Amino acid sequence: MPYLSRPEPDPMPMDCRILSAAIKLFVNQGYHNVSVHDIQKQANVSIGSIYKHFGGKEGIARALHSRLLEEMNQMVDSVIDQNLSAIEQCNRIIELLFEYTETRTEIIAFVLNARHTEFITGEPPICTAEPFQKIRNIVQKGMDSGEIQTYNCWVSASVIFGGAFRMIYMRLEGLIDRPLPEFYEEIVAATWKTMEVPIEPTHLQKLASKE
Amino acid sequence: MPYLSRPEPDPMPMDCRILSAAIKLFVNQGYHNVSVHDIQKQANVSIGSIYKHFGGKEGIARALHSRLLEEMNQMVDSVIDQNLSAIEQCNRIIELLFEYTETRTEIIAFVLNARHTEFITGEPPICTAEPFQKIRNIVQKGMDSGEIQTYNCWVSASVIFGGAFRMIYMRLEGLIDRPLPEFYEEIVAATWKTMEVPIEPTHLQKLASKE
DNA sequence: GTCTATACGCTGATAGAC
DNA sequence: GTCTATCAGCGTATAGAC
Repeated sequence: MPYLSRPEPDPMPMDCRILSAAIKLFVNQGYHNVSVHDIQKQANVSIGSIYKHFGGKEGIARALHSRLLEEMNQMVDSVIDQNLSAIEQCNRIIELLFEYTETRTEIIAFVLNARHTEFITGEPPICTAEPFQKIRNIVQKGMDSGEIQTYNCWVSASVIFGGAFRMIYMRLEGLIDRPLPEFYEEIVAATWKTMEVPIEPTHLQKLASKE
Repeated sequence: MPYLSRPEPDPMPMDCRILSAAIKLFVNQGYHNVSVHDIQKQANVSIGSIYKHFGGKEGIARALHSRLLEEMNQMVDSVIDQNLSAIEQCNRIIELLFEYTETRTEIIAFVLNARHTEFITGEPPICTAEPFQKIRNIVQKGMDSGEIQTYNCWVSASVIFGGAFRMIYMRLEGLIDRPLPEFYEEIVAATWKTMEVPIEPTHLQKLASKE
């Protein structure tokens, strides 16, 4: 019965199958709670193939890390290439990150939410990676050109992107139960405009200010 | 030689010695890269004592988790108990978090930066814990009273605290090389006031607005 | 209560057939 | 290139002396 016994042909090449199985497990259970055997079972390949292709578990993590960072890098580049103001670039990146969080959850979870330095030896913090530097660079240019209020670069970048990152984190944790893109307009408004309700100047203050 | 051979008396009780050794190791190397033997050596106690007191490695993590959350809870309460406006309460919490990041680094690193759900079985995300709920509550009250611009609660809380959390993260990763309290004034200003430089109305716009 | 020595399962990794 | 069978070491946990 060659027909019945033939396993369903898998369209994905082996290395992709391994990687997509691995990222799923890593994101759901955490890197350290996943064994090579788990990946092997999930990907329907043998242990030997895993070691042949990636040299081991950490090798898989490395491959994922570099591929996903590269993907994120291209995303940032695609925004930079458009003719947008600094603020528009920041907002577009936030918009894309929110979309990715819904449609490509595992990428976002692995890139933004995992502690790579704890399992990839010699890996610097993710924030030192190219796409993150480029983002800070966008902010810096915006300040230089007078489009964005001038603060310390870390402060500005943190305030501009911190809210979005925090929402992504809470969405990934399941605390926010609606898709993030629904909040895009609000978070952009809240980030750039004042969060504080301006105090309506009293009659007295108006008089005083005229002096 | 009873005098010489007597080990230096350790002032800390055993359970504290274990916990402070454990948190140091967990924060520096990551929970999964620390073995019970490591903790035992660092704390100068025997394995038996560790299992007697905490029942194992996860027990230590549990104890740390609850004690440190309780400490954070008290910190938030101390702010709430003062007679401050909602905005002042938020700022005071940020100020204290920045101070803690320098003086009690391990607490902040363990509470804010570790992925507890990956190693404490059945533990909900840290954001569902009491102190974090209280913080969101402060924000909600500020919006209800008209002190803070009204947005979705998640959006507001994320924008108000996201910048500070992000700076804490980058400070812990070693990217920011100056103590966070130096940035307190700036981050509060950037968070609450507008980040965008208002466009100076042109003569034409002024005329148009008068119609 | 504290310690040491020991057991045992799991995991990452390899060897070698096909 | 892919697979199975097997290994060696580590890390958790326990038993039992003191």
